[in-house]
Amino acid sequence: MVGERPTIADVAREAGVSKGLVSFALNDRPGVSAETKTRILAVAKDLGFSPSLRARSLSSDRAFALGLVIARDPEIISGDPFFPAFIAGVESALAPVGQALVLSMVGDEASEITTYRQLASHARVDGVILSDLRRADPRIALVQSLGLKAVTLGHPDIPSALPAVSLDDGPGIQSAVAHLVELGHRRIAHVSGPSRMLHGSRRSASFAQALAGLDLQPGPIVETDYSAADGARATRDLLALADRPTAIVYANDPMAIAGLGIAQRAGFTVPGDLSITGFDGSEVGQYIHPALTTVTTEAQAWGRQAAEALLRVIAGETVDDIELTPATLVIRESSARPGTATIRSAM
Amino acid sequence: MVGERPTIADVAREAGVSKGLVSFALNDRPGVSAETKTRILAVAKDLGFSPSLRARSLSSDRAFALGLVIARDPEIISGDPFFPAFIAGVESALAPVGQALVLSMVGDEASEITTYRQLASHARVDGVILSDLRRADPRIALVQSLGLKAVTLGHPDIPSALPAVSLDDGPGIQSAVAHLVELGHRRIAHVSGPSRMLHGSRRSASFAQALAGLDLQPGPIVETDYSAADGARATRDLLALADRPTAIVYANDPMAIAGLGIAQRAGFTVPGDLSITGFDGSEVGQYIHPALTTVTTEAQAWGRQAAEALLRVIAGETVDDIELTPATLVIRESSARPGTATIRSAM
DNA sequence: TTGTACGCGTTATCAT
DNA sequence: ATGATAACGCGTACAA
Repeated sequence: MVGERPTIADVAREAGVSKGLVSFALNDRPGVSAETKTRILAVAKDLGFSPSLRARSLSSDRAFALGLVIARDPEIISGDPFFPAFIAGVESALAPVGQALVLSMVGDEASEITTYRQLASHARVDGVILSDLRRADPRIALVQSLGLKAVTLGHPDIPSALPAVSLDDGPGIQSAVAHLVELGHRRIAHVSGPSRMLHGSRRSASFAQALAGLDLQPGPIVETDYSAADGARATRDLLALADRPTAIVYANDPMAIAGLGIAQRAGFTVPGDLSITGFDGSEVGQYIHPALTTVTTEAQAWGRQAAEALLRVIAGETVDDIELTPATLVIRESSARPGTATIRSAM
Repeated sequence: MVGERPTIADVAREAGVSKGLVSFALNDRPGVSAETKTRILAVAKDLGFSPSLRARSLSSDRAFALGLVIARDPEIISGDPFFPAFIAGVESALAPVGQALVLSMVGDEASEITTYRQLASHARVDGVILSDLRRADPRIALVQSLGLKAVTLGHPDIPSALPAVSLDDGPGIQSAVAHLVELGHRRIAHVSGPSRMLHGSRRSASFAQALAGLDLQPGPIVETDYSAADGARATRDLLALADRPTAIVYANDPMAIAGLGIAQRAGFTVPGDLSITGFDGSEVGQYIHPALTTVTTEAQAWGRQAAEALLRVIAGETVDDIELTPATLVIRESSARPGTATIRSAM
């Protein structure tokens, strides 16, 4: 090995000072004369010195890394556009400050707990981003007890001392419902995510509220696990109803796209016989026929903000809850007046 | 702070032996009498001792983590089912052995290089998995020069000392072509990935080869960046051709689904007027109408094998190239004899 | 089996 | 106010 990397001792020797002083100079701490500091910095730069992350980790008891544990079936995550964009956002906040993201994907909730314990006991990360909040989410107490700093994505339904970085789904769902009602729909159904997940139950609640606010009967709500398979099943069930809905609000895009397929397969036209709306704005939604009316969220911004908030928490700052721009409706072709002939636009 | 975690010194004192011996006992190394070893292990367990990852990192100069750098537009990754499944596979190999995955997502190739340099200079990971291999991929030399252990996903097109963990796309593409030809198609086009990416150019090559092998004219190949948007554009272009193809083989599912939408929008029926096949087997492909004929790859197994191979490389073992089960065709509804009436199966 | 130096930065304590 | 010294964190490795 040729390139022995220089240590702080090398810098100290070369600059004719002590290790401690070099450390002080490098970390902008008082007690170093301007002149000496300049010299130390010059030598450090000259030698190409960069502190060993490992030594720094050991002595300062920090990992310089954040954790994200995704506890979902990979099959379901695969169809969902949320996490890649979210992670890209996290990355954009971490890269500039030399921090890293440790990602775990686990299938069940038991190994989820284990994973957090491992991250904490190995001190692999300084904090975690809690995504996919659940009802009375046990992770909130868990991370506290493990001494892990954390932020939550969205507001928990239980008291929490953790800063929440939230993006309100409500307005998006409500505009979708309002849009459909405006078009003349009266029997509107919702294919929701799992009710144990807060975004699942909150989107349902927003849906019900929106209908109630417009003095309409609550439409049927079918719960799913967010998978396309479950979205397909829910759609089949809804279309088999005696008073089948004329519109369905889906809790994510993969289910909406699957639902579209099921409806077409069953001989219904979309949006003629059935209007549908998605959630989360996948790219492919723009190109299917009819193009999917959906609700978009800024997942990337969410990731960046969550990571930045967590970094501040780790730095010891007090961080307030953060509210991002709410989800907004994007109207495309899959929603229309009930009974409209199928559109067939030119290419 | 109440729970001061026990150190190896605590265990040593309690067991009445030296630190060194405890280390030996814990790591199953010779030189410890069976009796003493049992006692040491008992004490360690009793005290709830687990070695500090940081101290181990510093003294043994290992990170106990693997890196994966994804250099693609998050928008494109979002639609692609590959990475989530792949990462889940990686995770399944790492979790049992206490290793972690450090994930980076970068937008451009410049920051990609920077990222590898950072990972190496901070010694953040012990090795990296090189995915999305490109023509004359500079990362192969880069990781060598940085002293990073690595495995490649697929065989590079340049000499490489790195073990390759490969899943052959060829048979999948070839069966797709053979399937279409068998159905009677003669003008078959390919919407490919970027030619600078090896899987992009290899799928194209397999496509061309398959046609040649069946004594057919090479069909048009339109190159894309794998995005649904580009898949849509390519489809529009192909359908506008004077001798438009009767079948299109897409290099991934999002493009195939977008292509389906574009074709339908332009008034073509699928598979009546146009047959299409996808690649990578997204879940939603089963539920669209018509259900997507596609080529599936076992991304999760790939992730597990790649991670395991890399761990062995890091452990100093000699690792041979690994070939996984090749991609296979799954025939569904989007492919049929040219000129067939659109299917409309019952629900 | 033991003792101890070592890896490398951080920080508390001292000296000037 | 500047700077030096040394202890510290915690395993690992090697000489004894």
